[in-house]
Amino acid sequence: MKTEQEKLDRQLEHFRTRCAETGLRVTPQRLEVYRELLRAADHPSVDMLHRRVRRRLPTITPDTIYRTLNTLEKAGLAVRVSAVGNSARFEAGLVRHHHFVCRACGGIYDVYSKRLDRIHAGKDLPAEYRVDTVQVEFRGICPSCAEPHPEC
Amino acid sequence: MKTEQEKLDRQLEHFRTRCAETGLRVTPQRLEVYRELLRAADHPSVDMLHRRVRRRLPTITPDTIYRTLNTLEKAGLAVRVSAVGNSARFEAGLVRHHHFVCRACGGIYDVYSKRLDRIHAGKDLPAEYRVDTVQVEFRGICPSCAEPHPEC
DNA sequence: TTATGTGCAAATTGTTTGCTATTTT
DNA sequence: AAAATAGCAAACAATTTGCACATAA
Repeated sequence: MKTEQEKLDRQLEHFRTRCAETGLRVTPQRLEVYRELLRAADHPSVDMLHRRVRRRLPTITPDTIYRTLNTLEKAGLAVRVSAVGNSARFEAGLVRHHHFVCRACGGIYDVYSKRLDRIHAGKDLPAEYRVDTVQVEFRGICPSCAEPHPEC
Repeated sequence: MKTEQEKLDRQLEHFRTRCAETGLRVTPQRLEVYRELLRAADHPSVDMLHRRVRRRLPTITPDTIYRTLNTLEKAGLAVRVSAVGNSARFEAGLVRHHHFVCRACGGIYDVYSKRLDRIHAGKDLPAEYRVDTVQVEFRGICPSCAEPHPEC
């Protein structure tokens, strides 16, 4: 059985490896931001991360957190949750459906599927969580962006 | 067989009914924003909607679009797509998982499930769409917010 | 008539960027 | 030593809000 310390060490090792592969420098700021991400279970925002990391690195600024997160995201070390681009998007939402989001152009395409509509939480979520809607989100590259000419 | 015109009429009728139920006034601005939402297939942003609605209501401003969308959302006439609150949220993303989002407090909870992991696009999406990730998003009310004391 | 909603301007908040000094490699 | 990066300030972008006039009910 592995201790928590061993687990953390393995994760930080992975961090260093990935940085080396991507040609990224291992700076104290990046290390601390990543460490907080590993520790956090609440999907922190930039502001939340800034407050936490500042305890160890008092001089760190929000813009460094922004830059660091964008960098980590590109390196596959952080995942941006539930946000397409930087502005909200809307629909009339009359018929139940799902979404495909292109990570190149930010386009959102509707996916209609009885099969996907039938998906439910079942035992995967404690009964106390009252589920109102279930949505499947596919992410990838849309046909236009996949074409040789990147004129999406 | 129903004509497009009949369909639109039915949808606008639904709009009026819902407004009456919610005690909302049917203003030209709201009508046009809703009409554009019905017509749009591309999940427009506030800016996109503003440009389109302005063709019919030249004096309308972006802040009216913002207010209108928030109002329509509360009335269940519009759906905000892929955004939790107004700032990006992050995670280390080491293990594949899904999310439950509380629409009261904005909290994000991880859901681990082999069953959900196995979901794929199949024939529901044209083969030209290259899918990289599949994620299920549950939305509803978390246990803390469901409690009588709303101290979430 | 009256409460609600719009338009305008200004304030807030979230995010990015240019520059210089600093630091990792 | 060289290239990448952090911190600072300032720019930029998205969204919200206070207020006076306009308008749907």
